[in-house]
Amino acid sequence: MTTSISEELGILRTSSLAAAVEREVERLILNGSFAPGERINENKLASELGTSRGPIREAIRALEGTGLVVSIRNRGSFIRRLSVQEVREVYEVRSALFGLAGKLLAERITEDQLQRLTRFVVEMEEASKRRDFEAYYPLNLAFHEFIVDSAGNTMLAQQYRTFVKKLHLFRARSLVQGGGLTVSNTEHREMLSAVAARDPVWSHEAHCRHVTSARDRLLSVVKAEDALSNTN
Amino acid sequence: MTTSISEELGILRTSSLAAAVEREVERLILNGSFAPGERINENKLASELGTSRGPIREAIRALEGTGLVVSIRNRGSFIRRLSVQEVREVYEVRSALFGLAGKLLAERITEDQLQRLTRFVVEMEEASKRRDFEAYYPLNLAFHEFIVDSAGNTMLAQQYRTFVKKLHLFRARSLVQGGGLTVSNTEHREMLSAVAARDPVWSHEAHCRHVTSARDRLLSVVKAEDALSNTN
DNA sequence: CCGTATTTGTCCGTATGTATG
DNA sequence: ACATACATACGGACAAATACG
Repeated sequence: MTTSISEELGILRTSSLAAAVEREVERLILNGSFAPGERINENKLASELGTSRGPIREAIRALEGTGLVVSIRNRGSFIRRLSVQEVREVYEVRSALFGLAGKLLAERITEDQLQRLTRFVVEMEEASKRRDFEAYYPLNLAFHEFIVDSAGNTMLAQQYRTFVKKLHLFRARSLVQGGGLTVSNTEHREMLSAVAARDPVWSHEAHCRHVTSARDRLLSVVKAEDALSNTN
Repeated sequence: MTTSISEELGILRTSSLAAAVEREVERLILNGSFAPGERINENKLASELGTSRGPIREAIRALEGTGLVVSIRNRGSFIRRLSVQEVREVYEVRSALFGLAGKLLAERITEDQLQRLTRFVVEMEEASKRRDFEAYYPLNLAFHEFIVDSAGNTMLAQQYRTFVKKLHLFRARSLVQGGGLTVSNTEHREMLSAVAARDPVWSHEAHCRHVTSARDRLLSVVKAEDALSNTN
């Protein structure tokens, strides 16, 4: 984990060192290298990244603002840990944001964008048929990114990404991405139809439901796990 | 503007100095003491607030994360300035968030909360009849705060607040709060009815529309102003 | 186009508070 | 309960980049 920042420290570094540290720490969090609840040791991190503590502290403040880190005065900064209730909250907001993206997209999508969107859906269906999960996940990610990026609202896109990142702070991180491939494909088809029909209300509905449906799948698994662990 | 932090620097300061600076700078921005586009001089601010540059820089990073400040490497940090297009974007997101708040509120509101909500609406109508704008604005603010706080989603409430703050970064700051009192009262009544009926779909619609309606009023005024200044 | 002044970027040292034996 | 070790909070200094005359 030592060398990753040295690339960014190369000659053409355009952003501040603090910003580079922020991206690196974020990467480590989403990576799983930093686990939720873990404390961030400023000295340790500074020496590992080859900087002083100044930029580290600035990066931590920024991450605190995005909700990935919580700081307690004189105690330190910790990778945030999300409770089940908080995960539910994140999904609710994400659903509203993604629903807005769907609505806006239906209002403004071009023929070219529609073809690219269709292509994503088709490729996911094919990967799903082949049981090719390795291909499916990046496609799924790119599909969602494409939707929020094409909605024509940069603030929305930014916030959506922030909230998706937060889901990595849940203990059952691995479950967030998984589950319900065939269900997802059906939902993707409906989203596509709504957008193609340029029906904002329908599209909003379909995009909202897609997220709440993912939430329900996750929560049901979590609930089952909890029930199981309680009997042990 | 010098003394406000000294209170927070009192003996029982619970948060970090950087957090105190952040709140203070945010206050100055929302105040209008810091105008959009203005550069933040770290040395000047540090001496004014009686601290060193460390906490100042940390605070600026945090504000950058919430979108109130933009930093350019080796150039400095500036109070963000929102274009008309960006204001439109903020309103779109705010509308989605407030719509979600309305939906959630309709699903879970208690009798007690409903009475308090009704009281807000009645008092606003009375203030509106008296043409008492001084009383109306804080009531209106409290009414909206009460809705997002009672929706039972802390992430939503936090994000909503962040987006409302962003509207202060628009040049026509004064217009954001004003206009359409009688229209607002009608809309407030419908929101109240929807919540009282515990109808999430209706409530969602009413709350969404309330924000988009405010956006349309603002943008029409801005457009008229621009057209006027172009003829001069 | 160049030199100076100002400002930012980074690093280090000290004090204070917290955890641990 | 106390002392020690450690981490954080803050202040200050130096170097580099930019703005301005």
